[in-house]
Amino acid sequence: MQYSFKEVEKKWQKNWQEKKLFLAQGSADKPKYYLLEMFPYPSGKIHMGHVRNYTIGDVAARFRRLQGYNVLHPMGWDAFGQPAENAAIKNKTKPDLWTHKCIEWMKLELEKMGFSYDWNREVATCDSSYYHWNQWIFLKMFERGLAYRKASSVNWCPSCETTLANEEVIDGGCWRCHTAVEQKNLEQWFLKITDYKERLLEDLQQLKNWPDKVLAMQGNWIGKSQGVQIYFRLKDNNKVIPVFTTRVDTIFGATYIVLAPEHPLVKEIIQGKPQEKEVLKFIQKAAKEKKNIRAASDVKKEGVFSGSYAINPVNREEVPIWIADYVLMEYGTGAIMAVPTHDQRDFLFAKEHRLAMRIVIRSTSSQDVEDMAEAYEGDGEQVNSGEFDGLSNQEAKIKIAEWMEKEGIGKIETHWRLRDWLISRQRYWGTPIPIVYCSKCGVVPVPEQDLPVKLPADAPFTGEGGSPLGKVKEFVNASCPKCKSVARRETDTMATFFDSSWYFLRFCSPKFIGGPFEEKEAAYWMPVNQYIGGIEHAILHLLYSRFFTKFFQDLGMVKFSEPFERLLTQGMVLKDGEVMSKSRGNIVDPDSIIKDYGADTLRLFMLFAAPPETELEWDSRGIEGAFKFLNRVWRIQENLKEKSDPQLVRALHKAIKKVTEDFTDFKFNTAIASLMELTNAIYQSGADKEVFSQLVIMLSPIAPHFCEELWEILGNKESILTASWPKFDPSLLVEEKVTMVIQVNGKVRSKIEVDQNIAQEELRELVLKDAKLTPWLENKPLKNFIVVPKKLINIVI
RNA sequence: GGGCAAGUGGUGGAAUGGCAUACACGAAGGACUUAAAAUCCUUUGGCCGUAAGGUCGUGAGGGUUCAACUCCCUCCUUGCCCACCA
Repeated sequence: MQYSFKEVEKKWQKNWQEKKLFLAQGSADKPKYYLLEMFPYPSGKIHMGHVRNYTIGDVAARFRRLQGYNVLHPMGWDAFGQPAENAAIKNKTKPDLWTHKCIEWMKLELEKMGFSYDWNREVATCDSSYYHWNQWIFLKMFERGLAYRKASSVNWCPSCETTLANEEVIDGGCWRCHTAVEQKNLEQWFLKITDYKERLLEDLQQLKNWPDKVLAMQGNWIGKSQGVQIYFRLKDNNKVIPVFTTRVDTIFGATYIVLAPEHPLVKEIIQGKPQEKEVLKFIQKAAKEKKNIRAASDVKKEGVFSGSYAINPVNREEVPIWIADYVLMEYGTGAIMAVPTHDQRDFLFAKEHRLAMRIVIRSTSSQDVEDMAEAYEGDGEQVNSGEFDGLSNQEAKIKIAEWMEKEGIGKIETHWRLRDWLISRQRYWGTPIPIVYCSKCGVVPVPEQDLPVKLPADAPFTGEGGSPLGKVKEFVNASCPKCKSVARRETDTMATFFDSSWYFLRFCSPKFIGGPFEEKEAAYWMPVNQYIGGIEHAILHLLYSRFFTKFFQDLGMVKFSEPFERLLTQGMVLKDGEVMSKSRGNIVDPDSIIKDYGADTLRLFMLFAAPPETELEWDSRGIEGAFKFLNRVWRIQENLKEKSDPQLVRALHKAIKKVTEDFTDFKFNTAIASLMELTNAIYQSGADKEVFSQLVIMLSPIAPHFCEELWEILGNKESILTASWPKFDPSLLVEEKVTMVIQVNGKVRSKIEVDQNIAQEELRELVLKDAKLTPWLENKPLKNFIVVPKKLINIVI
């Protein structure tokens, strides 16, 4: 009999659903385990990346259930976002209808994979019962001054009169009409994540079970740097230009300074100078450029001389002030001191514009400015640095900083790379920001009891003429909550990262109406024991989630400071060495694999082909292999013996040990390998029902439908989900005889089987008598005799 | 430019100081079959050898060690993430 996956998978999916076997409930007598995979954007179709992510999670969830944990394994939808709006424009539908349709389809696809979710806890961020609490959280942040308004630029298409996301700007033009994109300044909402920078950095140390890679990326993103703020005075008047540097040891080599084109002092210093016109033209040009074009490394560094000079405070030297687009107003003070000899960007710029250079740190290579091919950014001895000559630059860094602070020409400072988080989006399909603008009272928050501010169901979608929300009169026109006079409602919505920054808490009590989550439930389930998702979220999503958690901690709503105890970032799915993607046209549709081989085969292949963290190369022949293995296991049931050989029982216990360890560490590929070995052993000697049952239980997290069916065939009345994870008997793993390898000078020359507790002396005698060794040992003095118990002997001659 | 990974048979990968290539794919041969598929069994890193066996071999080079895929140093290549971040 062949294993007919179609009927079997359908049968058990129905059965699990009817018996509600995946619902999580609080329980006093079992330890809890909260397992979470990053929830998807409901595009309507799952791809192999989803399949991999959710298979890894599902196996872990099923494994923990069998081990006796009380498991929470929820799923939901990150449902707001631009694609729904674009679909509405294109297909003349509504984002709401489109999104819910997609959710429906996608849920069916997830169910076809046999994932063990507690669907009673399903949430969709686009439902007002969810985004209500986005608005509530926003108000709490507003109350505490953590949400504020400030002007910031957006990509703007003047023809469509709409804002554009970075990815909608193609070669500087609008993706729809190709009109040149402009930068437009708008008042927008920010969250003051920078208030949490120290804690966000410090608490990274708690995250012992996060990949080092992610910790490093978060650390770099927060970007703490110690340096000195240096005051350069203008030569013409006494105005000060502060610059920040982490390399104060190079200050004596600062031969010019550079201001960002947007720097507030630019207009003043060029006034009346012959260069004025040229500079103004340059500023206009720079303003049109997108920031990330300006940031591209292959673009030539452009700049103009301002006509003014500043004084280098350490040596009273006059240095020219330049304006250049490679300095950004958003970073540091919007001005830099340039040290061409010891900073590569400055070096290139100085060469291009023939600016002065001076070496202040001696390197082993070039002593002469003329023959420098590139900047020297390494360590060395100070030269041309006044009283600091002769010191190592690392020492000088400290001494110079202290001296400058004493002289009042600099200040030791800590700078951070982290910026506040811009959450305003000029879009319809997102959470409305609960704010009203009153002509008398100004910015007024919507009172808590008036939440949620609901998205109007009918809004016009044309893709032109500004935000659709702004065109719905009933929405925009509001009365001021304070004075009841005519007011205008905020029409910006929140970035969707806001929604996903706390959904893991919502899953603890998804239907709670008294707040974002029930504190008692969160206290029981949180923190998430294991979080699983793609590396692309290593920075933003994880950082924001950590920020929100700390905010809830400050509100006294949770007692912990980090949301995710362990993190696993799964690798990408490749085909022919390239990431599977629509644009490359190398997609393999999970649905077609389910149709041809079944979900269990797909799950098995995904886990066997590579360890979870590494890239996975899609191989259709590998799918065949996985399918063959399941059928091989299937056939065992047709030929069960009365009693297994003791040899096989030992093999079983060895497998139990290995598989348990590997499942715990997410090493599914080697776990499967040992299940295959056990299967091969069963083919050699035949197995009884007892041994086979244990194999089926161990395989069931990976191939759940398949194992349920076998479990039933084996005569069990209850679902395999109620079974217990097998335990191994350590006494069966102890071997009396061990095979030891004998090496001569590190090369294997022979093997010997001995009693595992053999005495050193006896072993030595036995080994030296070994005839195979005589050609190697003859007439050579024995220098050393190394024994690694139960493993190996190395004879050194 | 910065950060982080990774580099092992024809292929995916295993071994993280102690027998390199577990497990699988592919390939070759055999059994069953009228035949094919499926299945089962055997072989399968290179070179020399009929064989026993020898020898080389984990991106390159050096080092530590009785012993290195594994640890250290230098370099090369690829991938991912971030980036004129001062």
